[in-house]
Amino acid sequence: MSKKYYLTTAITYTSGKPHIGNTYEIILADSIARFKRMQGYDVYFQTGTDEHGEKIQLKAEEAGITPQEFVDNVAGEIKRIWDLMNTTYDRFIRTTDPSHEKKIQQIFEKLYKQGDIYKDCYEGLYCTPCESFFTESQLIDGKCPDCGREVHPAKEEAYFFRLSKYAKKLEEYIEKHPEFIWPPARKNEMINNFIKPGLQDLCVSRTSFNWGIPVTFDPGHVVYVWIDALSNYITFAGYDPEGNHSEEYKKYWPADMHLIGKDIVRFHTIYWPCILLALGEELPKQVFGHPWLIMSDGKMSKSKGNVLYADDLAALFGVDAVRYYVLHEIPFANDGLISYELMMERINTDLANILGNLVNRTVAMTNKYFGGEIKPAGAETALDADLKRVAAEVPLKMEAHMDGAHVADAIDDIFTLLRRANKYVDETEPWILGRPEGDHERLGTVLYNLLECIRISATLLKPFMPETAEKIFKQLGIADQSLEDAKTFGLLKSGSKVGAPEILFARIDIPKKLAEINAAKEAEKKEAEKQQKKAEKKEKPEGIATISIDDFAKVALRAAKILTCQPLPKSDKLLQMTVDNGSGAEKQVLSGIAQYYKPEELIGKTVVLVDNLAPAKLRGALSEGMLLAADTKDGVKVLFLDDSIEAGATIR
RNA sequence: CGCGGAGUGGAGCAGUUGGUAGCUCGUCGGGCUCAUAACCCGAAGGUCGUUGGUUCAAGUCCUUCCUCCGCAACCA
Repeated sequence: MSKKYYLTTAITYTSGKPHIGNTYEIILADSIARFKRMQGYDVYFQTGTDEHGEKIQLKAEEAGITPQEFVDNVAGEIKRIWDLMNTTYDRFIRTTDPSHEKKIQQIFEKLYKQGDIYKDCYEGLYCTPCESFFTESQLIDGKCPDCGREVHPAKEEAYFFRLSKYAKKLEEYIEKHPEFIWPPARKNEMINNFIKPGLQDLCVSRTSFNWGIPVTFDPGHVVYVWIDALSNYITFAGYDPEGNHSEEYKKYWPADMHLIGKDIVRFHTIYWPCILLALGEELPKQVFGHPWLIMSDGKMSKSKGNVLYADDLAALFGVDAVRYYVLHEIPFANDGLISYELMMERINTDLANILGNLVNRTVAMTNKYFGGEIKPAGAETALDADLKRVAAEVPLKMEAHMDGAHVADAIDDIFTLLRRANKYVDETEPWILGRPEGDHERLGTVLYNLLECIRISATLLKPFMPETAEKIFKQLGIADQSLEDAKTFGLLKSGSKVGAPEILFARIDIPKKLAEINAAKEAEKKEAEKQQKKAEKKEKPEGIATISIDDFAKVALRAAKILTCQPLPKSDKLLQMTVDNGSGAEKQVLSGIAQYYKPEELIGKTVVLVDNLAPAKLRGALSEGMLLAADTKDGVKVLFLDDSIEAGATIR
């Protein structure tokens, strides 16, 4: 019976459409899963979505639909993209699945009964207006860091999990299993930053929202993300809280690899193992916190408008090109860059030139000189021997890299062989051998060796570019190849025929394509603006309730002159200014406009001041009012008044 | 000193346990023509951020400082 391999990705939070960075993880996992299958493992590959939580509840309310409708939409979109990227997961799970929900409730009960979960009070200092708890250290001058008002000790009920009880066991496990936290650099970070200073018990329930799995014995509470989401790795594999585990679970658990983003290493290497220890289950063998994809102009964000989506990229360049790019461009432990330009460069040089052109020129020559027939390999020369040496080495190197999860390096190994083969073409000069007076037997040998290198490369490329590998096999006129086949030189049968040469990856005219992309983007942007304007027109009157003139009168708006202005120390966004509001005394006002205005641009200006706003402390400094400003698409613009208006004039 | 990461030829990166500084792209020159103006060869270009130290020997270990980037906090 073959060895098993259980691989998971993190489950994606269903708060919105996943961008290319999120999609990277499933592609990476898929390439590992495919390779493990080639190695002969019985692979179980699980992915899915995390669908509970306050954020989703809020988003659904905003959209005017139920949370369930909301997550159904998003989960559908996520699954669609995973499928589009040709990923071969065995099961796509959703945390709103009733069977999962039931098991989570049972797990929660079980841990409660055995004393690992206890009810306590979230004790802290409470600021009533802000509805928030703070710890002693968060307070500023003993007052609420948000609003500067008095706080008072208060309690809120919550359930806690005894992390502290398992800290020692966990530390031992981590020390004994150097491969558990991967890459290794993260290990020390976890131990020194979190375990050594002491683990605090983990709050595992919430009462502040209700889109979650209810705690059976205490209806006001829902199970918080830790137990709900992390447990997916066992609940869907057939774990039974009562002990009647499925055969599947007995076979596959513990997981061989949890593939996750580097941002959630802590949850997977501390919280999750402790939960498993409490349940008496084995711990996963490896948690691999992979790096991220970063836009070449900074982190992806909607406000920057630089978000890339996998489906858009696939439409532009093809699925395999996208897979290749993200897998290749992220080295083992460092973040990788992505942009349209970088991607096109990589497609041209690697996929079109080195890979595509090699296949094309070789198949074309076979057709041209031998009518497509593969000739037997004749006597071996020193050149042939060196080529074969590389062809024999590469599968082994590549396999070693894959075993250490060095996917980008594994791909590089394959390209080493492709480059070597291109060089071999130059060394052997088949076009001279092919002349009427040339050495046709030697030519047959050269082409045979080249076709073999291509066969081996294509086989090794299967985990990363499955469709491309298949296309190459078709051009070679052969069926699917195994990893063992890739390790054996000389499997092509002489006398068989290759297919017609076909372009695998067309070269991209980068400036032209870039112009097209930008034009499309512009059009899209305009369309989006139109839509938004329409939406705004409709929504604004509904969004904010009508108020009476009396309500408006409660706001004391006054003209004010800015006397001094400077950036607030230790703050990126705040400007600190004093203003004259006509009362004789100066007022200090903070405004979050440092990104848009220089202090000297504001001094002496006349502005609209909300004079009777309750004072608040921001970043340690007092603010006794607020300047009116407009949020525009180009940033924030302060409303400046005619300077002839005197300070203190009432505005109504 | 809030936490963390990074500073290596024009760009993007490798450099595992310290032992002559590499790769890909780009640039320049050359070769070739089977092929997707693709392929092959050669060249130029680096005080390995800074300071001091350990060592026979440091990009690699320790130390000083500088810079950049995430996260956190902050948009009244």
